[in-house]
Amino acid sequence: MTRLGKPMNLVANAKFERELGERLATSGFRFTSQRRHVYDVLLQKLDHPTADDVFMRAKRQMPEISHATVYNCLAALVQCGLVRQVQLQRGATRFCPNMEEHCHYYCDTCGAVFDVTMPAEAPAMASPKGFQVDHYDIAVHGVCASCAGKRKR
Amino acid sequence: MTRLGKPMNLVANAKFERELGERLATSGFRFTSQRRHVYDVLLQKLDHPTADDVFMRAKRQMPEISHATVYNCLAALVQCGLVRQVQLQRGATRFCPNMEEHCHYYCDTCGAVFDVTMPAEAPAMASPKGFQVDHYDIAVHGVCASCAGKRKR
DNA sequence: TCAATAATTGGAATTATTCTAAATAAGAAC
DNA sequence: GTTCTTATTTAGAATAATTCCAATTATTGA
Repeated sequence: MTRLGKPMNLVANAKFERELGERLATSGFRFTSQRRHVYDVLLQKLDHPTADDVFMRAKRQMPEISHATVYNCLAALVQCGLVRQVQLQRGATRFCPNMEEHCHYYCDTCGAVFDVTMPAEAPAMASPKGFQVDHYDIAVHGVCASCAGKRKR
Repeated sequence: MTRLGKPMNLVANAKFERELGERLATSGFRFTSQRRHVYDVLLQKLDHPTADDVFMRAKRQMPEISHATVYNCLAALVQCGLVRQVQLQRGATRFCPNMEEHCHYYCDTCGAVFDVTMPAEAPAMASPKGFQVDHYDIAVHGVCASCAGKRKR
């Protein structure tokens, strides 16, 4: 879809690559070219793609990569803590390499997703007795500006 | 699974049935026995069942009901604003007839879901420009007391 | 009561994901 | 550097979740 600039910018920068190697290693995963590439694909366009989107994008540079591998890579990245999995609607899971605390504004009309950094304020909520919190997933559903505009006319 | 008492308590009470009729009508849906029954099934056990769970439970009283109808009924109930759809993990969507503002504590180990009423405090977050908020979906992932206990031993 | 059409049914089709077995490649040990 | 062990990749089959379809049935308004 989107045309890339000419000299492609594989692996945004060394920092991310080193981070990837370390994280994979400490989680007991091997460093493979497929995992690097899948991570790279996620970093290149932060639009919360589905596994299948990632598959299609990954194939452009690595035509032999398989569907199963993309799933495997994504699962590894999630386990390493480099990627978040986002469940916004019925259907395909989306992936997000932004690991800052943020919530997702989701347009129920066109499916667009907007990251919004969270207010530092720790959400003071009474957990069920004994529940050990791992992380919060906050989604805000609604209609994005562009879709709201179209709807009126 | 769970055996019901003898004189079964179909449609918890008239209030819910009337509410259902009204909501369906104002949303342009017809009132059918299947929709009543599906709503009833949801009200009888507030454990956030999947569509397939609902299907299996519904069949106990209405053996001829079809899979497609359960999906259709659930969609109608969601559109009416009588049921919330909850997306907690990859895989099947869950359904929740509790329409109070609440968030879901989800045990990633056993899949249990706990409703927790939300603090009245309106989540003051800067929306993306022009975004019209419809509703919030807040999930808290972690490990429930029971699973946390088992893990230690 | 009848007509119009929404809803239901069962099954096929589609979509998203996982599984499988054989081939390959990463990393440790030598 | 070579070898060994085993994780990973691959293609395709299998499964799970949901939607679609055409024929039948039921609801609602006239």
